[in-house]
Amino acid sequence: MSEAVSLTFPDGSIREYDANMTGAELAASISKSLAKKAVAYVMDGTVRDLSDTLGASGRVEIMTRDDPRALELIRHDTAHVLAEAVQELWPDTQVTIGPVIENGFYYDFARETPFTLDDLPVIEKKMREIIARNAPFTKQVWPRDQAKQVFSDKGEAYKVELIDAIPADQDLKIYYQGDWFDLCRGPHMASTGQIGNAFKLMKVAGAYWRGDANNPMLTRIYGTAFADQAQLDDYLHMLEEAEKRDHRKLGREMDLFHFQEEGPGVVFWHSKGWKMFQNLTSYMRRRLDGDYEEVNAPQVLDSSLWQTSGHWDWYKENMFSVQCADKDAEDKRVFALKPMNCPGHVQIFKHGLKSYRDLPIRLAEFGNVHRYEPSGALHGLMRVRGFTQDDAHIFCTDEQMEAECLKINDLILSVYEDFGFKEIVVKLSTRPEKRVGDDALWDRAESVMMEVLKKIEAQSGGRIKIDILPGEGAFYGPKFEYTLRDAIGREWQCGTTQVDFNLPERFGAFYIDSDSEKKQPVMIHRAICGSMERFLGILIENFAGSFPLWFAPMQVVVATITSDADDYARRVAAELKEAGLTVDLDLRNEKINYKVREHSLTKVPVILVCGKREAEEETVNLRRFGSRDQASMGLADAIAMLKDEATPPDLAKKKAAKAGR
RNA sequence: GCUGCCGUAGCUCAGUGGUAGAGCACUCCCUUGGUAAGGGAGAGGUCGGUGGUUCAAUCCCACUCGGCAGCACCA
Repeated sequence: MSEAVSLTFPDGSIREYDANMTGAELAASISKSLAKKAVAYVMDGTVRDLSDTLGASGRVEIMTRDDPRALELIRHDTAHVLAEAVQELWPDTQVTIGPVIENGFYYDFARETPFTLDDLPVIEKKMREIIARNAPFTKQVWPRDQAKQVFSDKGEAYKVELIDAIPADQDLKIYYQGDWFDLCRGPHMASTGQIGNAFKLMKVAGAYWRGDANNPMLTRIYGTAFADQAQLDDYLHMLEEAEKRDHRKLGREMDLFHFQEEGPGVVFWHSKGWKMFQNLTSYMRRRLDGDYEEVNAPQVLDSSLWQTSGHWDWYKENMFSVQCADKDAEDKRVFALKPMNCPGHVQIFKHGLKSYRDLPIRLAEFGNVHRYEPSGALHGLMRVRGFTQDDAHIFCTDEQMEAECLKINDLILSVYEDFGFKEIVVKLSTRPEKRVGDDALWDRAESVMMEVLKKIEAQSGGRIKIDILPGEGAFYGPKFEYTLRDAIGREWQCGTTQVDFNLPERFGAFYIDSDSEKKQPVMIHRAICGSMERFLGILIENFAGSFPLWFAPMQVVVATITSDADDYARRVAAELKEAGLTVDLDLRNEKINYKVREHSLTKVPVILVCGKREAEEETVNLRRFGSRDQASMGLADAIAMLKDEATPPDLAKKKAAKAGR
C-alpha cells in the first residue's frame, strides 16, 4: 500500500524511495556512518525529525551536527535537557517555555524561590548526566483533552494555558526524552547524546509570563550551546571582549564622565568627556550648516502646552514637573521640564505668518530633554534621564515630503559613514492599531515613505538593507528607523525620520499657500545620533575607547625622558596646540616606561617622546596607541602629519573637493 | 516599575557581633631613567542612608536610596 516518492539529493541525483521510510532509514540506506552522524533531515528546506516519514517527493538533505542549521536544534534540545534536569532536581518546579534565542536559549520556570547562580553548576552537572544517558527523543501526537488532562494532573498549569493557546487545527506534539516529556512543536535531534557537552548556563533572571508585566514573574535560566567546545570558547571570549569595551568602565578609566547617587540617570561630564561631546556637536553643526536653522527652545514650559501637544496625557508618568520651591510663590503654575523639542519648535514656526515660499523650514536644536525613565531601564550613557537630542523638525508641503525624506537619508548615512559605520539597516514602521489621523493621510504618507525606502535601497547599490515593521509606527505617523552595526556585530537603532500629522493639527500650525488660503504643513521629526549621550556611548564601545585621531578627546601627549628636554617639549606642545591639536604635556619626574604605560591606559592615540637626542636634532619620537613601534621624525613633519590626520572627515572631504577643482 | 543580586578609601576588592585592611591611584623624599609599573615614607573611611534587635552593629532585622543583570518600558 505504500507508494514511491522521488528524492532529489544535494548532489543533484534523484532516487526513488518508499514514502513510509523514515529519515533515519533513509540515512542508513546511504551509509552507516551518515546514519550515525545524522541529527535530522531537511525536506524542501524544512527541518524534520529523523523519525518522520518521507511522505512526499522533494529535495532532501541529511543534516549532521556540523550543519549550521543544526545549531538551533542543539540549543533547543539543550533547553529541554535543562528543563528535565531542573525537574529532576526540584520536582515542584513547573516548566513553561524554552525557546532558542540569538546567542543561545532560555527556559522559564515557575517556582516559589527563584534560582540563584549557585544552582547553575548543580543543574549543569545533572544535564551532563542526562546527555550521557543518551535517551532517544521520541514524538507522540496527543489529543487535546488528553494533553490537558496529563499536564493538569502534573500540576503544570502554564502548559495547560499553552495548550489552550494552540490553534484547534494543530496537532499537539509531545516529545519524550527517556521518561521525561514536554509539549513541543519540534523538531528535535535523535537523542540527548547528540547535544554534546559544549554548553553553558549563563545567568538567571526574572521574566514575566508571556512577557506581560501584569502576569506573574517567572524565573528564567539563560544558557548557550554550540556544536563544539572551540565555538563555545570563541563565544565566551567575545563576551569578555564586549565587557572590556563597556563604556561605563572605559568612561571611568579614561576619565570621561561619572554618575552619582544624587543624580540617578544624569551625566557628570568631565573635561575630556565633554571635549568629545563638543567634538560631536561641532561636527553635527557643520553638517547642518546651510540647510538648517539652529534654534533653542525653553527647558521649562507651562503644562498647558504639553496638554495641547498630548504628551501630558500620554507620557505623564515619564515627565518631570517643575514649580517654584516656595509654596507661597506668586505663580503657582505647574511647568514641565521638556521631554521633547517638537512643541517648542512648533511655537517658533507659528511665531509670525509663514508663506509657502518659506518652506521647507528646517529647525534644528541640540535639545536637552528630561524624561523620567523607569529606574530599571537606566544604563550608563545608553539610557539616561537627561540627554541631548540632535533634533530637527522640518515644516514642509505635502509635495516636498519625499525630497525632504531623501535629503535626511543622505545626511544620516553620510554621518554614519564618517564614524566608520558601514552596515546600516533602514526600517519602515507602518501604522499601529492605536493612532491618530484619518486613513487617507496614512495611505499617502506610507506610500511616499515606501517610495523613499525603495529609492534608498536602490541608491545604495545594495549597501543599505531595508526592512518593514508593520504596526510599529508612532501613533502620529509612520517612521524610518536607522540601525547601525558596530565593530563587534551589535545593532543599535540611532537615527529616525518620522512624519507627523498630529502636532501641526493640535497646535493649529499653518502657512499661507499660493492661493492665499491657510494650509497645514507636514511636519517631519528627525534625529541622526538620536541621543548624543547614547551615541557617544556607542562610539566608545565601537572603538573600544581607541578613537580615530580627529575624535579623540586627548590627541597627543608630549612626554619627556629627562628634564633636559623640558624646554624643547614645551615648544613641541605649544606648536601642536598652535596647529589645533589637543595636547597634554608630561614633564613629571618619572621614567619613560611609566609615562608610556599611564598614557596608554587612557588610550591617547599618539605619544611624542622627547629626550635629549630629539631636543638636539629637533625631532620627535612618535608612538601610536596599540603599537610598540617607534618612529623618529622631524618636528615640522610630525606636526603637519598629525594636523592632517586630525582633520575631521567632513572637513577633509571639503578640502579634497576644493583641491580637485 | 518587577524579580534576583550588590553597596567597605578616588579605583579594584578582602574582612569581622567588640567602632577596619590590601593593591593601584594620591602627597612628600630619593632617583634624570630611551618606550606599558624605579625605591622609600605619608595621608586617606560616619563600612550608602534611616530606624530596630543587642551591653555592644560595618556585620543581624526592617525600611529607604543607589547600582548590576534580565524582564517590562523607551514620545
